[in-house]
Amino acid sequence: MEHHEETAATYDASRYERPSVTVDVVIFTLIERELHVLLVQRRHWPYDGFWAIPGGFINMDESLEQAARRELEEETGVRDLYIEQLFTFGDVGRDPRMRVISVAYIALVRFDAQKLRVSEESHDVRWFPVSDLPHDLAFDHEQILAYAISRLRSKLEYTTLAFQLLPELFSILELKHIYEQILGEKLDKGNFYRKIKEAGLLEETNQMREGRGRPTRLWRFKRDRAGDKQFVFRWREDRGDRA
Amino acid sequence: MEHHEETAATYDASRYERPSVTVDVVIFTLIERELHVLLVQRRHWPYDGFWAIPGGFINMDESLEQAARRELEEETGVRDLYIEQLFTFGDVGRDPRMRVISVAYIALVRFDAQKLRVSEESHDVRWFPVSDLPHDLAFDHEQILAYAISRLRSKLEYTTLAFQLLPELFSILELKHIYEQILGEKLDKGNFYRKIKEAGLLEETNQMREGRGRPTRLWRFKRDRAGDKQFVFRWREDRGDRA
DNA sequence: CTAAAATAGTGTAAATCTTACACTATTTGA
DNA sequence: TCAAATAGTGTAAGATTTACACTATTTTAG
Repeated sequence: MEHHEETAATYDASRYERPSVTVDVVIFTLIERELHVLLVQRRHWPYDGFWAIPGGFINMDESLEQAARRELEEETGVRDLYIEQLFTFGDVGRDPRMRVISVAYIALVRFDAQKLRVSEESHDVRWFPVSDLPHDLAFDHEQILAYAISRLRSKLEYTTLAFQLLPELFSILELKHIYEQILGEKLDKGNFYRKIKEAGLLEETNQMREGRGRPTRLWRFKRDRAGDKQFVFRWREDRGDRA
Repeated sequence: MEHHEETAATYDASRYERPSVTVDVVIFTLIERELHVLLVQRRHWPYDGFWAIPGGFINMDESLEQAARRELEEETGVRDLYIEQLFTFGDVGRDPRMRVISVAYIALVRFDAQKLRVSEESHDVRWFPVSDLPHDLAFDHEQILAYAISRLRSKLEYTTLAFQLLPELFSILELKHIYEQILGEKLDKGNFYRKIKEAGLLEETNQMREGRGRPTRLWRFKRDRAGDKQFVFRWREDRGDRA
């Protein structure tokens, strides 16, 4: 890496113009069985009144992921959740004020009906169903959002990520429903039961939940004995680590 | 996104300290049927004498990808090749001189025995086989490199990326060899023939190449009629877009 | 000149996985 | 008591993968 064109002796940081670096976090949740994303409505120039992905500057003493988690917590109050880096957007002119490099993250949270905090600088904060997003987003956020959704879909096929959206206990058909929401297609019930059970990542509980028809058994997501590491459930097929 | 904490009126860029942003490019090639990666040997503090991934500052008037392509061309003289964003590394303290955010890219080039340019600021530039890399790399470059290799492996399974490493004309067993090199495992000859042919991305030529045994037929990588877009060959199975 | 070695390429049966769909089970409510 | 609603199981046909044996065409060693 960096600047092997500069020696310690000759290096002078002030000679370089530097871009601003921000972190944007695309936050997904499941509300009433539908996939939603959190957007904030801007209150100032540029893009006054436009909806945007929440984000902000990084601090000099925090890592990118820490910045993303902080941003997320400021916005939703949520901590300790699933977050992963999506892509870094850095085209010239994407922000009219100055050169901005924006590291985008994806986060998944369990919906909590928590009150969303409307910051001083925004008109409003709101969950939008991904099937019904506002038309014009600020900056290049439309592109970022589209990419986030497509990444979420594809990662779902080979990771365990859907569980992040579920409560502690859930039924197998609820899990199937999440897959259908994110993938945007219907899955076969029998096949889903078979695969998810074979995968061995669910732990049966003896709790049931009653509803209109036959009561359903509740399951828990089994974690690795090591504690943190998660099993991988590949909905479609076998593969190695994916980026 | 960015700074909805700031209004146009109150915004003052100079109030913010800003990190430096660099682009690092992990450049792969195939030499004598083995996967290699390009490293430069540093000549100054910090990490004087250590091998490092080539990279440098971004200019204010170029996009991240443009910066990566420029960097690559400066380093190898290669243009118009496959390049893709890998990940952005931004931990505090990864560079002892200052806060540096580094956007890492992967590039694939056909080996050309071109003379590598040793810049003023490095002792040496060299291709290393991925099976025999130097032990200590500068900064966090060991981590970046390991991630690049793992990403390359997994992308190979669902993209057409291996063709970037081959000359215009090649035999099917040569292609298989690349897959084996990158995947690090042996593949079945018969199965490989079947799959690659079914995929329909190769164009038979009437040229043959002689060697020690039976001569082999040469093939060409078929491009989409649209010209640029490439077919996808999934070595292992069917999937959608992957990040 | 011939046979072995080397490399290229084809064929196929068994095992596995996927898909589609029918069936059974257990509850509520009319 | 039976229909509607939801949960859950079973399975046969088809598709794909895997492993491996076989055939083909050349060079090289003797």
